[in-house]
Amino acid sequence: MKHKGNTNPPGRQKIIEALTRLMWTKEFHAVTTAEIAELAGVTEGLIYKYFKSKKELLHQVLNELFTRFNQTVFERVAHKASAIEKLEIVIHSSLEYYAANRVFARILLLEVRNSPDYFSSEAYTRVRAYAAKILEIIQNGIHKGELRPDIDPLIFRKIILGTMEHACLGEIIFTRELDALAVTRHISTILFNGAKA
Amino acid sequence: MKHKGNTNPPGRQKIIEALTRLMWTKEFHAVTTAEIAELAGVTEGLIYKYFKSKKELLHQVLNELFTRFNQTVFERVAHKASAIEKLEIVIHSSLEYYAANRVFARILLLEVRNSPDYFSSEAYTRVRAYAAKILEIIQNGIHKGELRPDIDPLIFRKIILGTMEHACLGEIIFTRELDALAVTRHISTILFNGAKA
DNA sequence: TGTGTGAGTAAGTATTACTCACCAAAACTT
DNA sequence: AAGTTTTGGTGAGTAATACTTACTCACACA
Repeated sequence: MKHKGNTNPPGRQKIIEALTRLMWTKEFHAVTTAEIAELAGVTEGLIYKYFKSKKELLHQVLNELFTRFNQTVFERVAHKASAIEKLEIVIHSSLEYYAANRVFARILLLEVRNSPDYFSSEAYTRVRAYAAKILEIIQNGIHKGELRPDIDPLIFRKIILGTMEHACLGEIIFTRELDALAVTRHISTILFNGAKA
Repeated sequence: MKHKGNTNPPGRQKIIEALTRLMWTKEFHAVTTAEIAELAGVTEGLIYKYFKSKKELLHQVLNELFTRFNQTVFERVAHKASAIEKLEIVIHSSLEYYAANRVFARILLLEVRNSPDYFSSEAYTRVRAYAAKILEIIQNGIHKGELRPDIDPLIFRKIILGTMEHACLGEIIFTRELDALAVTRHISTILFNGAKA
């Protein structure tokens, strides 16, 4: 029997939820398929009906979480007018979402990027949509004269993405509190005004 | 028999070199202990004489690579006078080293951070020494009036670290060329002068 | 009534990280 | 020099675990 992938049966969703819950306390590799199946209340075999590997399951979990993440961010960005405000909102929303959804952050920042097949997953297309939105804001900001014309938009995007990630990495790894707003303000000051005295 | 760890027998070094070589083409998880042993010309059992797990072996590989990395960076930084120049040298050296040593970069950025025991490894103390040096430069720069007094040194460090990492991440993952100097210049412009027009 | 299909099960198998008992020889002790 | 300990290394296991395969049941619907 072949699964066509256009339905979402209860078993499938239970499996996704089970892995998500287990990753609250354990890293991905430390979670076994047996555990996932047990918590989901299904058999191990069913996992491989819906997902072709344990890793693909992880990617699908990320895909679901990232879909919601993108909705949040895109919707919030639309309310702001200036490029700088938009970027500040992106940073703030992202940090807030990371802080509130640790499993999401851990999967995205720590678990998936080492495997090549992630980059052909659906989850990664979500990431690219997110990144594309940031690039669009930057390019628009340059065009409108809000941002310096001599900055490379692609590199500025990398700076923003890297900054966001690293700004919460320690907090994510060691499960510490994160003051998203305060950190956003500091980042914003440096990135837009520069660190030079 | 107990291994005291203060010697460095040929077998141990061969194992480290074998994993390093294998990771040129494969991600860590795709490398098997059998492969490592075969390439090193030793038996699988010997791996577990010197390393208490496959992961600890990875941490030791990183430790060796990071030790050399730190030597390079520290030595170069010492030659510069101003804080900004020092930071530029840190960024440039790091990017250059990442570009030249892809396995090192992949291990550091993609492979180790998901496991808790990494953070009590010797390799991580090397990372902390590197990070401490950056913090010291920033604090000194603020003290001397080169950098703005209102920036948070810890957050500025995160920005620098995150920026560096993300600036080469795509190139590392997809093994593309990286123009370390050009990227460093762009980063430097934005971080020190700001992106605002 | 019969057939095809989606959802799920149960019992495997194969891989692979890791262990354990043992060995040979170098390096201390006395 | 004899005895003892330590070091570097082997090789045959074992346990765990990701994944497979053959099967069943319910039910839509023609």
